[in-house]
Amino acid sequence: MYIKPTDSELEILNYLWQAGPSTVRAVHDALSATKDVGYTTTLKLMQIMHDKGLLYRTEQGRSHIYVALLGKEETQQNLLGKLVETAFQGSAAQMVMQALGNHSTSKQELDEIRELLNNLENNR
Amino acid sequence: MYIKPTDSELEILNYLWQAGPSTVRAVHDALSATKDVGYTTTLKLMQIMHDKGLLYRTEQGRSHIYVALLGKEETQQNLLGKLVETAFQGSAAQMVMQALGNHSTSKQELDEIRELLNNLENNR
DNA sequence: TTGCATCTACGATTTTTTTCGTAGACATTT
DNA sequence: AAATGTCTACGAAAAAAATCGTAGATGCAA
Repeated sequence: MYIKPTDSELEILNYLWQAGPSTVRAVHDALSATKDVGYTTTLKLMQIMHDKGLLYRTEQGRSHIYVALLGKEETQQNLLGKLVETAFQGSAAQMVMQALGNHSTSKQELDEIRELLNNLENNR
Repeated sequence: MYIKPTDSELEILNYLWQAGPSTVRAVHDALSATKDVGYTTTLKLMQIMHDKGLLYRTEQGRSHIYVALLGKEETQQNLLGKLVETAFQGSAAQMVMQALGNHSTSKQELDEIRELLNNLENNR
């Protein structure tokens, strides 16, 4: 069964998705650039995530290298699905409209979305 | 400053947005249809939400009538914005693509989205 | 080889969220 | 009026998340 990562866990996952296999030190340094948090807090969080099965780790000399076990897209999908369900009564379209209406999106991005729409309708 | 409702709070807000001003009893009856939870739990949650300023309430004889103080769209906007930020690196377009690609969306909904896209580009 | 830096492990604490029991007030039914 | 049901208030506890201190191991530098 799928385990929903907490907000803090998601921050760590984000870093790992972007940076690949990393030490606690690397993760912590990155997080603490924007957030005031102690090293052992990050360490503990990652240990817990490892216990939960969210991270895989391997020993590298004296320290550990951690890898995300949840895929990025898979996780995005889950979080998004949950939000659509709980906050948008299950209507993805409703959600999309809100998102597009209120965030600034470039012409190119809009075009990409349009193309996606076309493909979706053709394969219906 | 904006207060992010928890998942349980969001369930209650959803009911209130849909049903309008309601008693704890009404909210609880609705929630307990899909969730196993005691009456006093719902009551306490709503009291806490009142304390936090998420709900307004007025006495009605022996009971209270509660009203959501957060707007539905405003809240959707906030939750969505946070998700885009934390899980999609700030790219709404990225998020939209995922949403459309993986949820089933009707032709009519797709058309509405397309129209929205057109409007957005014209008003650029 | 002694001291300093850097790991992990572990436990404990704090904070937040969720849950519910009990008691007292008031209304309704018998 | 007595019993029953339905409110709210309140406190407390359980559960989940987040935070951090301390200790012990190991590597590196002086």
